Amino acid sequence: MTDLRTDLGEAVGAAFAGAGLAASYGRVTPSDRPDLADFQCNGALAAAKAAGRKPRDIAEDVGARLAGEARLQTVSLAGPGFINLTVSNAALSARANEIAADPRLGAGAVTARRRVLVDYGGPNVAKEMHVGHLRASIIGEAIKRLYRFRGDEVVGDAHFGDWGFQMGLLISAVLDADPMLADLVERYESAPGETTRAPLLARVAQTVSLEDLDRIYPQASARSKSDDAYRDRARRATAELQAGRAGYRLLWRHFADITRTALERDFHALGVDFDVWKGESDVNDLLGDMVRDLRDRGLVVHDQGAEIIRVARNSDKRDLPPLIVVSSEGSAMYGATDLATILDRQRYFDPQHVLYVVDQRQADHFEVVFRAAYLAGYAAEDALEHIGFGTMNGPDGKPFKTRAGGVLKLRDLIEMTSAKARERLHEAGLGGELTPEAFEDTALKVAVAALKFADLANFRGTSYVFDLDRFSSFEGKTGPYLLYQAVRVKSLLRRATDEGIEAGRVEVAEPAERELTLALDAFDHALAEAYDKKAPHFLAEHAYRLAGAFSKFYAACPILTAPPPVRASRLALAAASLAQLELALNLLGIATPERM
RNA sequence: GCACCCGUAGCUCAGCUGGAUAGAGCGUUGCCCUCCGAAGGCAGAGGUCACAGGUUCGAAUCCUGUCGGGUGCGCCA
Repeated sequence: MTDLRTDLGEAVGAAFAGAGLAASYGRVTPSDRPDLADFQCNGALAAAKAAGRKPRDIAEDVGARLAGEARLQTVSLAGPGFINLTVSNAALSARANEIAADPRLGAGAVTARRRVLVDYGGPNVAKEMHVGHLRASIIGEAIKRLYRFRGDEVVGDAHFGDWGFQMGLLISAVLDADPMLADLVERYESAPGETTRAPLLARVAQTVSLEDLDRIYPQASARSKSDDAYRDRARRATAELQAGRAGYRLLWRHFADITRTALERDFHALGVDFDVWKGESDVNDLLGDMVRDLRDRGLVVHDQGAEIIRVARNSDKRDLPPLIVVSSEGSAMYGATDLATILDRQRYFDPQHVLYVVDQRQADHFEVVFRAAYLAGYAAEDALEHIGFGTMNGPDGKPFKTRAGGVLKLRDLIEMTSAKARERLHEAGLGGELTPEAFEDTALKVAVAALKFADLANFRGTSYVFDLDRFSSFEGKTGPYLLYQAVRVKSLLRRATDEGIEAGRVEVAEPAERELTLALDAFDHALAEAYDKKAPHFLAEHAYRLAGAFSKFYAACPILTAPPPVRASRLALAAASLAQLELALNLLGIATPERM
């Protein structure tokens, strides 16, 4: 099943071919002048030069060849050679019925299924998530869902930051604070076994909670910056952990586990769910062999005490730094971890494509890592792609900060937004009939929709200004507005069910029905663009347009009060619109409540 | 210093491989609820697309330069 745009493009392409011109000139786009037509083709203008003919002549020739096209009500020419196409009501009706009956609501799929890994989110142990994680999570989740829906085999990886210096800091801080725990660590290490392991685990579970980690880490981190001895001890602990010190491994496991549990809960509330939680620790064992391999093949060279891979090319306009594999102090750098992660992924998933949804500021870093991976043969050329995004800024246009100047915690941001959603729901007198639990659930859905839609409505590459009042508004181009539209249709459908009214065949007649059907038809193209460009805003834009077209239809065309055949048709159109809107929102990671 | 990204309505942002009158939302002016959720719909005002050149039948879009903003440039991730 294809959309009208593609269908018509083929018909017009055939007409160009019939006129002795390339079929590719037949590309059809939605009309820039909806007052004149539904679709247009500008191919005659583009073809004119190469063909040595006047654009208007070509347009006339092509237009004449489209005379027999049943789906078109009219073909008209305008200006220097625009071919304007107006679709017949019959063709629109057929398309509307097709979409209504389609489980995929008119969406196509990729022809060649690929294995795609999406690396996004990037939470860390003990470091609370902040607004920077928000965009990575929102955009990554949308891209993951979009790719999966389009038919690829997709794995979303949280790429858990569980292996860095912060682990050594935590371990030494926790041991300092609890001598008994330190004692249990020593006992376990001197006589490893269940009898020494159990009390250690019990103690750490009892004395170290996530709240403790959240409190301890910032303190320890601050102290390590001023206290050299403290820092060195933490570094040593980090190295010992990574080398496999048994007691430390147990502590680390506990820290990672409780963090992950809490993170998963927070992510889930945001509508973000990862398929795998591979961490930097998972590639620790690969690092040694990888470094040896790189040395053996002469890919790494010694420079200024470090071991590096040079990736700069003569054709480069900019100076790319090398990839530092081993630092002058002998430890593996994050570039090395990233490289090893590529190897690890090759083993367990063998992705044909890897998308790194990470802040645009790391573009150079990924370029370096990717080149190193290609040089080493760890990934096929062009298999790795950095999907960069801009920052979420404050009113001053700079990356968002709290009033105190600190980084805003993600949890606080969500709570702030939820509070605003509750306030707005109350103001509007909505949700009064809901139980307190259902009200909370709705408020959270509204908050998530507000945050996500505001983020996804902009092209991911650009930064945007955070404006809670604007995002949370029920009016305008916002998440809550889209939820409102969806809920309004749900309410209508419930009422129809109650009154025993059934949907039937769609017969498009009114202008608003035509517009709505054209909006429904545009779904597949929006998906394809969002997919090709890894840019969810095309889908967000579609959802908004669809909601707008529905709203217009709703205002112009009475549904339940219309005569039975018209009523059945409009009800079907409304149901299809709701289904597609909910699907589009779902792909953006936005859930729709039943009532609000 | 070098490189990359950006500069579109009062504000926040779209603008698909160059094509008709540059689009949305907010704000603003006016109109529409005995009628399915008005959190809505309809109509209007508002733009030298930073600036200057160039390519083209045609440029917000491509090229060059200038100005302005952001970001990144070897051992943190």
